[in-house]
Amino acid sequence: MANEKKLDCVILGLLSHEDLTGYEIKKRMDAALRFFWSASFGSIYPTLKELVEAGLTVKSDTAGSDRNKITYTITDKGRQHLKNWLELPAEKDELRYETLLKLFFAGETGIDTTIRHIENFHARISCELPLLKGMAANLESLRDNDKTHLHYLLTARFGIKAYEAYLEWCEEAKAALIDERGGG
Amino acid sequence: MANEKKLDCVILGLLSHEDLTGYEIKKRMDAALRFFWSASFGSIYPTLKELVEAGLTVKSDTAGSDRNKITYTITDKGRQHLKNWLELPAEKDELRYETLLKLFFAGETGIDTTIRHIENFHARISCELPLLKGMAANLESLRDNDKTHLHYLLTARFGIKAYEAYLEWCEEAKAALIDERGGG
DNA sequence: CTTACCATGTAAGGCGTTACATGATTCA
DNA sequence: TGAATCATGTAACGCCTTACATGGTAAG
Repeated sequence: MANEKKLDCVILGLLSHEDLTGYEIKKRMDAALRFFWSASFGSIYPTLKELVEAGLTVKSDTAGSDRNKITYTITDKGRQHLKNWLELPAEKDELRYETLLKLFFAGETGIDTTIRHIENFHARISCELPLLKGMAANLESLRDNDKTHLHYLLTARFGIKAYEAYLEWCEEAKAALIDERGGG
Repeated sequence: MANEKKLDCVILGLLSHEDLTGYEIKKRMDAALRFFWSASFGSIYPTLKELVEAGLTVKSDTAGSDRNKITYTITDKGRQHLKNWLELPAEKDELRYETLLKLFFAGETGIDTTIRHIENFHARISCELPLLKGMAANLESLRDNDKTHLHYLLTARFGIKAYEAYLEWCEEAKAALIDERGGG
């Protein structure tokens, strides 16, 4: 019980709300979790198979439904597994930014390259931020008392706060580099 | 040249400043890169071996030095490899926060557990932040015109900005959850 | 009729961690 | 003399991605 495979828990978490196919699980992750968790089909499908073998999910009745789709349902055991994991403290919060690596070692390259990295980073974040803001706006507009919506909203707000801080940093870092180029 | 192994580049980057042993490389990473990149001995030592085989580093003359230590030196080819990588755009900036995962799926558990996760996260960040601030203060106090020190400073400032945003978020998220518990 | 998307899966290979195994040195 | 730290390395294993392989469906 100590070493939970995270993708197991992500999938169980998604299935705890609604039955889903592997394809839909991937779509949900790309839509809602993309900025703090991701996975490929090459890990999702084998994981679903394992979850069925472990009795944490079952393939839904396919009676009447599209024969090409396989819809998964969480079992009681799966729900308990998810709950157990949720009670345990988070083990690892990891940030791995290649952009920072390139900045850290930028002594071996030109300042224009370094500025370009920061601009690329700025562009990517600027692109993601409106998506997060859209998510947050949607969730806020619901104005219901669904606990789940509050949790989604809080994760989106985390992303917004972080990304806004990143954008500020980009401006300052760029200015410092330009200043150094001029004054250096 | 398309798929650079990142640890290769990190090690070459560290060796571009000074000769180091595998053990020292690990220490440097834990000290200066810990918040955006990390590696274990189990990957560092085999990677060093590969770098020697590829002619990107050499084992230094051990004459006179401690026979138990193996110090590595970057070669011209290694320096070129590093430079090439630095010119390429960053491929992946990835954030993987289990804390956010547990918050996102917190519907299946109690609100006290959820608040505890946020408090744990807050505690961890509060612990890291002074280290980053210390790093930044040291680098600022140098007041030299070493380009490299500016780059170190900018990465530290990134961490400070991000972590300060996280801490703000923690307060707001906790308040929202407590509010929901009272008002829900 | 063909492009895009829906939908599932496998195989090879890369990268990394943890745990293990060993031994030297330093300091209290 | 015992603990902490320095120092190097291997083996097993886990998890993931990419690329491949296949076919259905919907819309223009």
